[in-house]
Amino acid sequence: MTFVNEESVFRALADGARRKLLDRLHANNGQTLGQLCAEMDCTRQGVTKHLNILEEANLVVTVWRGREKLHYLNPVPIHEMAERWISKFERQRLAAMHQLKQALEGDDR
Amino acid sequence: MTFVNEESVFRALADGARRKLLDRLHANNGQTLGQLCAEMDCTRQGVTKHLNILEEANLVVTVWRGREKLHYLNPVPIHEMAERWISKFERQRLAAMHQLKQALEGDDR
DNA sequence: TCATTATGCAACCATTTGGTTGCCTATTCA
DNA sequence: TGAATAGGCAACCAAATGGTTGCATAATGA
Repeated sequence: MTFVNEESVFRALADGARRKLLDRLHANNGQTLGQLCAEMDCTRQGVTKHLNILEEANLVVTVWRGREKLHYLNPVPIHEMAERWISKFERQRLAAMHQLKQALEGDDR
Repeated sequence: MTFVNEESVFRALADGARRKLLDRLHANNGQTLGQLCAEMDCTRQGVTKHLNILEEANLVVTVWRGREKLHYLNPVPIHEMAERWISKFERQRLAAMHQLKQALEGDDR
């Protein structure tokens, strides 16, 4: 059951290192911790902490293969964020642009 | 010129109080600080800090009307986030779902 | 004009965050 | 079997974050 907690997802996405990890899994899914540590500019333990936050937000799911831990992207939370939150603002986008312009014009009238 | 800094946008969206402020502007655009303070469970100064972070991320634009400060939603950053970042993951959504399922099946095979 | 209203600014505080180091455990393979 | 490899866990630390209080300033209107 994939229950998505909005708060934990937004929090997880707030950090550049974590977004980079998601980008790297997006480019190459199912990587081990060791693989993900390469090209990250912090220690393995630091990367683990970031991955744990991504896992708690359900953005990443892990599978053990022997002594290796494989990390897979879970596309559900991002999809739900897009559906529930982003799209709400996207719908009123042009109207909001118009209101903003009107306000800025009236400013120095 | 609306240049959007990805980092500041994600950071700004990470806090529930700030998302609530955006939601309230979405429901009723152009509100004053005083209006926005109602229904928020922190002081006016606390709300100001949140609004400043939203403004620095260009998610909110302000216009002075006399002694009142009006707050308007700027839909551009959320739109660009959707276009640049979200959509990249949405495109590979079904493929990622499939890879995840395969990995989870292989798990207890 | 003078009280009221709307907001800004600075200092301060506790908690969270992102990162480290050090050590432990489990799997692999020569 | 024993060294090398992959990763976990705990303690610690500095800096950032979210919040407060107190006081200052500017616009409004009776």
